[in-house]
Amino acid sequence: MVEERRLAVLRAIVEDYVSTQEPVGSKALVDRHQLGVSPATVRNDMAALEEEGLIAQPHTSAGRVPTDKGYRLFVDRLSTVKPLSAAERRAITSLLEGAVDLDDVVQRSVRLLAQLTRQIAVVQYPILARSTVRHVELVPLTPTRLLSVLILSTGRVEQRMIELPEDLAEDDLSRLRTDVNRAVVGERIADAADRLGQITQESASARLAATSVVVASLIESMSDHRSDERVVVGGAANLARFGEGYEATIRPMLEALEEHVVLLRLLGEATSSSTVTVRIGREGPVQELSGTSVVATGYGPGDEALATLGIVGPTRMDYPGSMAAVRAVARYVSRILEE
Amino acid sequence: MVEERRLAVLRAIVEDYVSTQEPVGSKALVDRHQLGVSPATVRNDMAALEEEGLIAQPHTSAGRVPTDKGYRLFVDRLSTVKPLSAAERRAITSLLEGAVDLDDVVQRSVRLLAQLTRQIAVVQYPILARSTVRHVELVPLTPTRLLSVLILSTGRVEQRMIELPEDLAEDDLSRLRTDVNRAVVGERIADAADRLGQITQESASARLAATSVVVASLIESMSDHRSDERVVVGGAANLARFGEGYEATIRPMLEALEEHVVLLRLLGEATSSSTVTVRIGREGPVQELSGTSVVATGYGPGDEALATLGIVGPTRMDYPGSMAAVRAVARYVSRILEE
DNA sequence: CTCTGGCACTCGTCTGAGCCGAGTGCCAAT
DNA sequence: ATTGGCACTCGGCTCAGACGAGTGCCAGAG
Repeated sequence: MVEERRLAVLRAIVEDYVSTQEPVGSKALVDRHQLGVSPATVRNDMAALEEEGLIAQPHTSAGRVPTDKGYRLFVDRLSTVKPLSAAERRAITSLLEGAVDLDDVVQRSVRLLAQLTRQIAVVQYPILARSTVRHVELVPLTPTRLLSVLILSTGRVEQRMIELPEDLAEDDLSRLRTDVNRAVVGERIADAADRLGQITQESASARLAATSVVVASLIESMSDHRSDERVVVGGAANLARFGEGYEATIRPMLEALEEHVVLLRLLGEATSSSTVTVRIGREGPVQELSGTSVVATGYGPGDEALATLGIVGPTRMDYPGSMAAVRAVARYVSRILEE
Repeated sequence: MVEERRLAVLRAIVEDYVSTQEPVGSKALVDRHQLGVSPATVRNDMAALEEEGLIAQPHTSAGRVPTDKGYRLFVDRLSTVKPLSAAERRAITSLLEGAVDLDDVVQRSVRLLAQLTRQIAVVQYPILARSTVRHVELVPLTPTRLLSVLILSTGRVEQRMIELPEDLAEDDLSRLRTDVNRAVVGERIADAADRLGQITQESASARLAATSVVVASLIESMSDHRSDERVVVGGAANLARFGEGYEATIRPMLEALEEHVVLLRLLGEATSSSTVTVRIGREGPVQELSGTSVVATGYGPGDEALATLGIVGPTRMDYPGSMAAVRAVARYVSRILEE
């Protein structure tokens, strides 16, 4: 009974603090929420909540502010799922439907997320290793130089320049092209690399010195984890909206946004696409960003997570709203990728 | 004589203000520079400079600060070219030499510029319209869906998804592929679009309903100016280094950095690759960014400017240094693109 | 045992006065 | 044209005091 009301008080504190950005006092609380008790009672509850480390006061004569632990509890047990408004749903579908290629999908998703949550949005490109090969194209640029184009099931395209040790006739090239495609089309990247290895021994084009160079280059671009780290950021301007007390965060945040490796650590491992992960304040991996939270989820066709996407904002954020937006965008993107 | 000393005073003021970030007074000036005159004299000169609108005082009892007009004069007539240090030259060559493809070149240039100038760096991708077509590839994904891949002479690759109105057999597809390539390979983009138009009437694959859809899509992606607007930004974290008085600039700056269109307007039209353009404060096109300057130049093989690259920073920046860095990077990038 | 009204207390913020000092402008002298 | 001297201005800092939001605690009622 009492315990229940205390949690209601915590919820009210979180909600008020998120919307006003100011420490909330007992008086304001009973005014704005129908708690059915007096300020004094609320004060007692607050004292108890503070005892448990769920809220804190910035200074003695100020109202209370949720702690990381308080937000944690709120997110885990108190927040009710907030359905997106019709307008928001419409915005999602209409914006994502116009996408013409993978780059565009990613681009638009980022914008969308930033717009919906008014936070900083981060979207990772589908991970290379989990895609299958759709097609390999070899384009002669000069007699001794090729451009290899690797097209994946996700629509992702990897290109690479190849220097040949010798001239390569059109005939030989097309034979090589056929061999390569026969070997890898439809395979998962990891398997494809193995398959390619066999070409150098078996196939018709094997005699060519050029073959091994081309194959080596393809294998390299398949196992190139540099490109796995591709992420796109949007809504950085929302950083300026973080509000007071976040001046010191701007610098490290901007730095993190430029360092894709850091950003990926921040997003966290892609989990199944059906769960939304929330990391609050110090739970995150970056010291300097202790005042920020991350809401992220995996996405991809089926339940398998091809990559991660999410938002970053001040711990004092609208968690239910952000979680709903992140989940919704992830679903739509996944659906689009399925096609 | 007198006029000459006044300009020396202006130069001294600009240099001191840039390095200390604080209004500079007459006393400090004679201490730090060998002007050979007394503070009182300098004060008279300052009064004259202020009369001409070259410097101003933030408030009555403060030192002087250069105005936009003052910086302008400094840049045009007073700044001596500052050669890059050996270490900087080395940094440029070593960093840019490792680049593997166009994306990588652009990426690395941005980083480099940001690092060298400690400002925000912006690099535009080579403009589509000025490149020639190297190859067009059509990859079937499903019976009614194609991926078109357009490979340009600059190494740039444009992809696009195409929905077909009807199934397309492998035979028809390869005929179409051949026709398209025969028509456009080697052509400049603008001409290529025209050539494609003829296919629908003349070529062997013309009967197919799919042909017109594919051709239309290709033409669209060739004349798609959306992709001309591709720019990459780096060193956004340097925004936090702008210092006091720039808090209000952070927001509009971040917004501009996300809006590629705005960014391009900011950079300005690509001029010949041999001149470095400087736009100071209100000379720029964006109202909100009145406190910032842009140092930019064109780049590309030969003297023809394929695109623009440059840096954005507070008006109170090290112009000679920035100009040197921008010029140097542009030269190296141009050289790399020539290959 | 829970809730409530009352009350003293704390402490951060806001305001205004006063001081300090950097820097100026002007003037008379060289 | 240059210089030293001097009065003046004005922003920034510090300090004290008033204000008020919000608390903690307590005694009394249900």
